Amino acid sequence: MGRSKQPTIEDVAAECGLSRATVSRVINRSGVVKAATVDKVEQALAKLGYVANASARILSGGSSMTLAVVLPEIWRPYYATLLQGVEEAASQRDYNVLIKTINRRDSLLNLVRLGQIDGLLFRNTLPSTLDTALYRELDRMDVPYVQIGNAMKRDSIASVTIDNIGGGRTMAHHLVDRGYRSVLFITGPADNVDSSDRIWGFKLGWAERGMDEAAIIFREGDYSKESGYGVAATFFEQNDVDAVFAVNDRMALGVLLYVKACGRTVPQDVAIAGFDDDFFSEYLTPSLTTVRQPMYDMGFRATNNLILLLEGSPLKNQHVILSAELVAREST
Amino acid sequence: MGRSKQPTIEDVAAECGLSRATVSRVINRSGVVKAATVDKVEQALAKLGYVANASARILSGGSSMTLAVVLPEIWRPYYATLLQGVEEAASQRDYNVLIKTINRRDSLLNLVRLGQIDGLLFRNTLPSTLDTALYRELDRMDVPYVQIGNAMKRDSIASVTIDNIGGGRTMAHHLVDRGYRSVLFITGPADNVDSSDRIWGFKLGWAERGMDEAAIIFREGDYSKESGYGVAATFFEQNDVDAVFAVNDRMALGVLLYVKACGRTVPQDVAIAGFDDDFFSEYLTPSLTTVRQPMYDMGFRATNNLILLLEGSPLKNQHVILSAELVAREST
DNA sequence: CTGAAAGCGCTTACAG
DNA sequence: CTGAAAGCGCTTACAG
Repeated sequence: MGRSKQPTIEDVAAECGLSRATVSRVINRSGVVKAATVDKVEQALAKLGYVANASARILSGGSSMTLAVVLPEIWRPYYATLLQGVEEAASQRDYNVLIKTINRRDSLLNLVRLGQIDGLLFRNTLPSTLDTALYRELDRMDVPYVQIGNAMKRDSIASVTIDNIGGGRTMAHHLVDRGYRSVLFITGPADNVDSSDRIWGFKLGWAERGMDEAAIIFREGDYSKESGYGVAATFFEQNDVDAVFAVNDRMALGVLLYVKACGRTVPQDVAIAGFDDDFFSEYLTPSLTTVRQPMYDMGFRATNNLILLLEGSPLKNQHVILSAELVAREST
Repeated sequence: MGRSKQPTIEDVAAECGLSRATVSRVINRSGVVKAATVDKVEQALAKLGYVANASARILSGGSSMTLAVVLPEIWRPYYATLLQGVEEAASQRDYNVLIKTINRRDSLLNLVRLGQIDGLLFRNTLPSTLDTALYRELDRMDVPYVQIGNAMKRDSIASVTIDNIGGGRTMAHHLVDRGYRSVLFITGPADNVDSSDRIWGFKLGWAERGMDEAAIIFREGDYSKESGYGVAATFFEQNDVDAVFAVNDRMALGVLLYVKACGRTVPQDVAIAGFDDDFFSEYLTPSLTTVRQPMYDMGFRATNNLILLLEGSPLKNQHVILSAELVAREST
């Protein structure tokens, strides 16, 4: 059962009485081949169950049919879901996917240099100088890549992001509509694009409902649960507010923990909302109102776009913006 | 800055006045080479910053330096954390990692056949006939692999599992010690090894505390939240019990949801415990008592063992069993 | 539109 | 202990 050797391009050529060169051309749709010949080759290909030897192909300058995804880390559901989208989009088009965490930049570059990788998907965290150096290097090597989230909005780079502005705006509407008139807004680090877009959208939505911007009090966090807790602790010591909106769910969780520890009830005493629809958000008591990020779709779309890029198709949507949906739950 | 071409083995040979064959031997520690020669080659290697071209190496029968991890899915924190362990262990030894979800078996087999992959890591779900067919195929191709969890305990296959028996046993002790005398035990599917080991351990621990096995009532679930909810709903309609122990946290969550919906309080009216220490477990109200699975360590250890296998080192711990720790929280 | 041939960068018998 | 040479399976100018 099952032949012991994989057929090579030589076998296929013999099968249909043509040369390796011609077979190679039809496999790669390169050069011009007579239609009748294409048919003949395709039949032989199917009959033998030919699968190209990736190493040989790469070595002679062909495509590796593998993509690399670069992530800050893997274990967070946020990234894992994204990865799942990437994996499925890649599989559908017969691409393999290699994972790299961001700190392995040197090995990444080597992979590209040696043609082991056709293209890259990036989910960067914070815009660091390291990142821009890496991008410059990649540009120089002329390898296609797509950014996921946090795009730099350069025309030369394709990206897939969520509509952070729209998400912030919807949240503002929601809070006003539920009757909250003052809010503590916990941001991410000052230079973070996601965070500043959400701030921007929130202010917009708040103004659209005829509210005064002075009723929004901004404090900075670092996306961690601990920072949410800390900011809340310092803030509520001296001040009070109708609602808290944290720019991600982990910080919102920190706030919730603090508020409950004080014996106050949510949302009666203070409402709390987050952003991301993190894995735990639905199961908190009270369940957390948030904005859902379509991570799977982002991974899927980004991968599809990368493949289009690789295949030389003109990319219509260089910058894709996926809408973020409000998920209203018990905490507001 | 940075030479434009990667140095080849030819360059290294030229640099130290030796042949490609000799350089190759020292790189791969194969064959016998004079110590002085080794030194010379290693200096040239370092000086030029040589990195082997993986494709060329694979094509000529060498190692690909890449490992594949096969998972049922990626997005669950459980698998994602495991993956993180795999990635880090692999990186440390300069291996790349390729992800495959279980349903891509054909492409997986091709990868192996073409030498694209040196070894495999498996986290299988349920023992299906498909799986055993796959294993047979792999054995025939003589490619090393390590199983994670759910081991088949064949001597020929290396594995890393957690101590399911110990985990079940500790949980029994815990429940008895907290004063619970009767328990609804929600199992996984009947043929699931993890589940049956936990049952076994629980019975053992229960007996060790002098309790009667008749006070344990078994019901079968399928690991989903919904099945936990459903089993609880049917059970509590007619019966009652001091505590519920579900064989994973998702089912325990389902039970919690049902019990809360009935207006009963946990743990005063019924105690609830799970297994896994899933991502959400800590944040539930009440927080869930459970047994923690060291997923990261499992991935890390399994990968290390696979690499040992690949390098021909005799594997001392063919079957590694990692201990599972009780995490006592508010729900018991 | 098709084929013969060189070449990609390694590894590994085979000699010596 | 070391080197010359063949070969892995492709792709791609170069001819025709």
